Amino acid sequence: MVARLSTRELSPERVVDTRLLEGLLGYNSRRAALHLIAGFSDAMADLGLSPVEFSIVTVVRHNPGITSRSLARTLAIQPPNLVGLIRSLEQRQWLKRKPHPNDKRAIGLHIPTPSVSLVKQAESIAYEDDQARSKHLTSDEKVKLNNLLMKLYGKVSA
Amino acid sequence: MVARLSTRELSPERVVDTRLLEGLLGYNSRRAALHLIAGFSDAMADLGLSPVEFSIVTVVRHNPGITSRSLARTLAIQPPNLVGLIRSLEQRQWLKRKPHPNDKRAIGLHIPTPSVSLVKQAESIAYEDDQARSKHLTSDEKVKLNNLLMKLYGKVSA
DNA sequence: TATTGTTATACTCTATAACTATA
DNA sequence: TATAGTTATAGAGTATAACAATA
Repeated sequence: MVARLSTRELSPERVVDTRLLEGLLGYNSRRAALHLIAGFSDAMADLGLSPVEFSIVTVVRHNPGITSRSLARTLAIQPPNLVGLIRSLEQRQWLKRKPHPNDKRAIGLHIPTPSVSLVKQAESIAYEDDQARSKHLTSDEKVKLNNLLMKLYGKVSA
Repeated sequence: MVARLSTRELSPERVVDTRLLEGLLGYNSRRAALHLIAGFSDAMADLGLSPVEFSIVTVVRHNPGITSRSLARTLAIQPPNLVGLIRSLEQRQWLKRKPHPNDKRAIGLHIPTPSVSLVKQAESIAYEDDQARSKHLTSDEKVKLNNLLMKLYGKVSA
């Protein structure tokens, strides 16, 4: 009896009780985010974009001339953290900065014309990878999940 | 017309098009995780536990004697990263390490008796904070969301 | 006064290679 | 050979305070 209890307690194969954590949206969403982002770098290896870098270039592509500040608000990134990311992306030709025509403080962000097709390619890769890593869910479940997540972090979904 | 276009492009109040990102579970789950974890440190300020530290002590409480390796597998933490976390938690009396009775390589983790009530308190705080940060969702939506997230990262839910 | 972009800084989290003691 | 714990190290990601230039 004692030996058996010890085996139950310490064997690596033993089922670990994680019921409390699994009742927390914070834990589950962190685990899900890790799972989805794990393969991202591999999938994006040829293009060399990190998840955050990808989110920047795709938003800039769909919002040409967006300012650093607006981008920070949109992606919930602290403005100081954006500085290095933008500098690095600009050095790698993913971004171009142009002075704002009316506001001398602001700088508009753009995708250099030759890189636009690369950004589109990155968007395809990101989408395919996202789909591949969530293939255990039906299309309906994925839509539901996206809507619930957006509702959770403040994007009011219809 | 030109001036109007410029305003649409660069004004900070302009609605930013993020439709592509919002179709990605990776993006939405990262945003949701950030939203939920943002308040965690504040809520846990008195006890001084980070989200990862909390996940460790609660799993140890519900699985006394669990090894570092099993904990790493359970929480998807790399074993080397657990070393410093466990050492720090042990110094702060949140954990106790005891040699495994049969396997001289392994070390079992336990909550020191005087700290058990603190861990329970931390669990209450974590749960309340999680609920507070997801109050825009109904109970039913929260259950659905938890199940979909678990299914996504590999915890097969019924 | 408020906002944009920025510097400096620190802390948390995650990842990989390689070692040792033991199984 | 494989596993448990560990060391060392690096790189992302996130956070805050404070500054100059401009609005």
